[in-house]
Amino acid sequence: MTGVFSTRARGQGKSARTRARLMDAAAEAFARKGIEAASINGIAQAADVSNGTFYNHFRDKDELVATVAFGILYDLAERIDEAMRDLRDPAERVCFGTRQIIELAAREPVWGHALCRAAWSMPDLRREVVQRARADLELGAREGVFRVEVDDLLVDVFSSMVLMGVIRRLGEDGGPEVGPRVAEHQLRMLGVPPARARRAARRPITPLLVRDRID
Amino acid sequence: MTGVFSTRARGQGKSARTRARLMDAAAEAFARKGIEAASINGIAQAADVSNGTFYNHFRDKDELVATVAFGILYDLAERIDEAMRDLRDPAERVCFGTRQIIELAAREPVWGHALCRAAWSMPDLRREVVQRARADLELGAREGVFRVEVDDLLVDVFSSMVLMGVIRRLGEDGGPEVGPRVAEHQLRMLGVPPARARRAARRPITPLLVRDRID
Amino acid sequence: MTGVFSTRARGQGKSARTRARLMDAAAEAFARKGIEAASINGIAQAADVSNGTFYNHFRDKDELVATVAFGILYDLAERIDEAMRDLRDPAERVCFGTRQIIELAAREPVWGHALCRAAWSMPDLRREVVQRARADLELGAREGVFRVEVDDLLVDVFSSMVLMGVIRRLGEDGGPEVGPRVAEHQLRMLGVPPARARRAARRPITPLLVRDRID
Amino acid sequence: MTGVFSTRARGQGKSARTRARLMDAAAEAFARKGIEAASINGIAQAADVSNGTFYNHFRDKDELVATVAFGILYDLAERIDEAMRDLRDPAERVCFGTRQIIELAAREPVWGHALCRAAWSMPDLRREVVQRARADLELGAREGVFRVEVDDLLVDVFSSMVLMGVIRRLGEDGGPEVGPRVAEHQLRMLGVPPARARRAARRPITPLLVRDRID
DNA sequence: CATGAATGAGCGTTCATTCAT
DNA sequence: GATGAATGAACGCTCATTCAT
Repeated sequence: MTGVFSTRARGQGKSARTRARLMDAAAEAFARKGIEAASINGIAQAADVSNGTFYNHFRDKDELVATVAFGILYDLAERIDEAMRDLRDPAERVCFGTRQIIELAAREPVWGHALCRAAWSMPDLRREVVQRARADLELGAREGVFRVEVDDLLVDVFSSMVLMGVIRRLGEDGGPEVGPRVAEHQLRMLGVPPARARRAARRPITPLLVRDRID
Repeated sequence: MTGVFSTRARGQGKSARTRARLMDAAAEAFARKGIEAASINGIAQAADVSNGTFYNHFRDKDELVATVAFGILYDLAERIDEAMRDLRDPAERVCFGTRQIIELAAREPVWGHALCRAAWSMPDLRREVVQRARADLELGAREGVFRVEVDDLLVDVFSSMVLMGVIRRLGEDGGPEVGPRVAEHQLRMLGVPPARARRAARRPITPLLVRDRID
Repeated sequence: MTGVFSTRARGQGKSARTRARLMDAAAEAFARKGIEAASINGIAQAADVSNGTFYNHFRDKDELVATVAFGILYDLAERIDEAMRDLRDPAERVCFGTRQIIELAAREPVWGHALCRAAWSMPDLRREVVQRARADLELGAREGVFRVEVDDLLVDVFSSMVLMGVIRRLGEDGGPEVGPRVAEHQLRMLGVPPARARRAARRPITPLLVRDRID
Repeated sequence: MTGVFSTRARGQGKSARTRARLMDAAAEAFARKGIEAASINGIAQAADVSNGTFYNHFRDKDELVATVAFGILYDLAERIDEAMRDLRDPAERVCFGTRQIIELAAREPVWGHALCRAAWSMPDLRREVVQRARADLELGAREGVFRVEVDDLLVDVFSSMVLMGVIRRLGEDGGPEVGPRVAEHQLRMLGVPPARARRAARRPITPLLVRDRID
């Protein structure tokens, strides 16, 4: 198995590669068993290093969690941001973000699960995820596309919908329609007329390249 | 302190009362420290029984968790159901449920936290919570009040909004307006016209009695 | 091997006996390897209980250390105090104490070593040991037997001499003359004329009963 | 910061200087945290070399400890010896040594603590410290200034008094009078008449230069 | 010689679980 | 049923030590 961090660390120094292997193993463990239940020993083992090695790369478990969570989110946000550079309509931007996150999670279940666990239990992190979405929400509100007051509560509710979408998408009966449908629900909540919400939420999007893997 | 389970077990046999004490202590511990971090020894101590006694009542920790979670939710649903026996309008019923859950959590943070932790990580349980809400959603859809297709996804998204409402309400800047506002967002998502959504979500409600305590 | 604490706990409950076994094992480990180097696991093993059992009896290592150290010293002081109930002359009392400690250590090397390690590195404990000796020193000074000013420094220096005596006595060339000779040095330091110091320090004493063992 | 070993190694080869830096860092770490608690990694870091480098200079931690301890003591003894080259009277020599050690410790708490920890737990080392004092003790005995039999026990007791003096001097209520007072106690123990002991122990001494630092 | 990543045994501690009383 | 001492695996973490570069 090769994870995202390892892939990205390819070509870098040995230390960076070991660190990346640990982060990949951690993301997987977090996803599968939850953050608290994932053990350092288990992660080290999965990364094929000794437990002691872990502590050459991270001060403690907290630092690992923060690093992995931030790494995932930062990467996620960056990629989505860039992909929708040319999208102007707030409704479309909002849909695009929601759907890409959900689809990305579908193709990288490890990330998806880790995202959900982390985002739900770490409010700061959650806020971070939707930090950028907020700008779009406010823009839409100013332009009259969204007919709601944008505040912390709305943003949090909005993000809870995305997270639930991720969970559903990763669940057994989660198909590709989850993203559009969650996005549609969101638009309706935001005050976009049903027909337009439907249209915007279903517009074809080109899936993000997960990464340039050589598995 | 006397919890819900103990109250309900009043008048029953000694064994049932011991069991109830354990469940109350567990609910409190789960809420305060999280399910994983709550120790059997600590729960037994809080329940004023020896740790060994615990195992006369529950096979293991998992059984306790399931029993307590189900017990809490069952109680919750029962009470809300009964309280809105006379409410006919689906929109109002839906708002009522959402708001009561959020307010109940506000007055019983112990329950609120336990609910969030459990509901988010245990899909079956989550489904259980909104089982009854689903009926109202479907009724509303049939009556044309809600203009959405009611399916599992919608129900889950709906419930994620409630849970986020609970979290916000329990957070530092969560006031009494959280319930109505989340309910309003839900109604809009369900296709209720904004004005009506606003009105329905803000209608005064009489708070549920938490329980008949003798503290 | 049966240690002091175990012997004393004979006839008490099982819990007390286990605790005593742990304390004996701890005293021995402290003596042999030093307090820091003695591991809980090792102590538990030596006491023939599992490592977990240790924590049923002591909150942590610190509590163990304090309990053992205090137990040893308290016992020591009590016994010596009682044995010299009828001794009036300050010089003789001082000699008696010093010599008994040294002889006791000789017969209970485990205690002796533990005493030295603990007393040297824990000033509070050290002060505790000589607390009672101080009264005799002050009495002697008042009566003019000792011609020194009794203060903290003197008391500490005095106790360092005892501790060194213990170490020597436990060393390979430490014979029964160590006690008298150290005591004599102490008396001279305190201003007792050499001849009298010699006489007082060598007066026969009946050794303290270590305990009523059934080895 | 530049320590004694580094200073002494100035002008020597690079390897010797690295070794000296390690020893200085070790001395400081031993003093501050205790020998056991000082880690090789920490020492190497403080010495600005990688942990691996350490093992190019010392077989293991034990060798480091022994080397550093011996180095400190050797340095100490050398300096004191030289400073009292012109002192003839045994009583004065003995006082001088005791007081200089205690004062040195006061000005270099690092050394002081390391000295105590090491000297108390390593008998060979302790013997080494007072090796030279022994000559003075014997001289004094021969000349009739001291009225005791000089043997190992006396020397050890004598040194325990010095060490306690160091501890007291480093403690919170240890002032410049500690040295003279301990020395006075020693002289009395050695059989020097009180008046003379007092005089000799209080004679002004010029403090040793700690070292020629370039901080 | 210097480097620093890697190692793995061992630490103190926690905790779900068992079982004799 | 209730008790609570005992268990032992597992945890997060430290650290002396090795070795390829």
